[in-house]
Amino acid sequence: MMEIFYRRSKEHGLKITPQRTAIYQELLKAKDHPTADVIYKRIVKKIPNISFDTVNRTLLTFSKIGITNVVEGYGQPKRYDPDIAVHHHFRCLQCNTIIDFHSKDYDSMAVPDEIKKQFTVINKKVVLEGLCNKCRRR
Amino acid sequence: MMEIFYRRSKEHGLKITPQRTAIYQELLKAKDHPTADVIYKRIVKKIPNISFDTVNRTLLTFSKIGITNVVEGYGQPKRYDPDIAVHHHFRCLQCNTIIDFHSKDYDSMAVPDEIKKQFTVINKKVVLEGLCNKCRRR
DNA sequence: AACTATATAGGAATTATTCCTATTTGTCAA
DNA sequence: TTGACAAATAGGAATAATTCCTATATAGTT
Ligand SMILES: [Mn+2]
Ligand SMILES: [Mn+2]
Ligand SMILES: [Zn+2]
Ligand SMILES: [Zn+2]
Repeated sequence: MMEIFYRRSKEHGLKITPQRTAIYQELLKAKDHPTADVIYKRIVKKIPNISFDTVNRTLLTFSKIGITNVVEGYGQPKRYDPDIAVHHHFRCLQCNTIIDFHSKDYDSMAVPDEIKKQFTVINKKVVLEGLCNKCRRR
Repeated sequence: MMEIFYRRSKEHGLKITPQRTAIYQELLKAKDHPTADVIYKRIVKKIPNISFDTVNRTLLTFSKIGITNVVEGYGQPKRYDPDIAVHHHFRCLQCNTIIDFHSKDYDSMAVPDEIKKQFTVINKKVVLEGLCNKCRRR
């Protein structure tokens, strides 16, 4: 999995720094679609003098070169996703938990011609929202 | 269209104030999924001493009682939508234009059982991203 | 080993959102 | 109609999230 990190970084002329490597690895491990701040708090235990700005900037850079993603949401802190394969999300409106799921049916849905004609569609995802089982029985 | 505004406000014990009425009408007119700040700037021409906080708070309240929506996005300022009917969005990654579109096929897609079992799904939407024609030829 | 363009740390600045509170006002019931 | 009062507003302050600034450090190259 580090393969893509090295390759894409090279392709975009980005230097491989200990900070970038650590940030990428930390995000790879994450299953919770964490915010920049959460990643920072996890990583600062290993690299005590890393700055928040570096973490934040790096996560944005990663998303720009396509090795991570920003999860669609409703404002507030951005949440990052190390999984760049096609997949979809369920989001709990109460506790903001984001759950991955996969669906062949969703993936294969055609983009309406109306849109295809006017725009260049780069990606397509389904967002489900509602309540997780913890929040349902509140 | 004001009907739903009065009815839902009553249902939720919200007072009908000139500010709320103006904010709702202003958003109804909007075709651009505006931010709270944009709505504020439009409305302050008519109600010069309205405060930004009132606009912001009111838009959040409206979304909470379901007479407007927050558009899914990638952080930054929240964007509001007066259209509460089921529809989907195309978003330009360059200029952040958000375009509505409708699709019977998308609307009728089933939620995977895996998700249905675990969660209460309240809504489902498709997000398309890419470049609008203005940004394509940059 | 030296060079240099890029990256980082740390703090400041900016932007977005929310909070605080004195005052005003919509609603309801008398 | 009028008075009572819970709710809403204005205006400013506070907080949260993100981005900018710049002196110093460093990865990648020669
Ligand atoms: Mn995901
Ligand atoms: Mn819309
Ligand atoms: Zn939940
Ligand atoms: Zn565009």
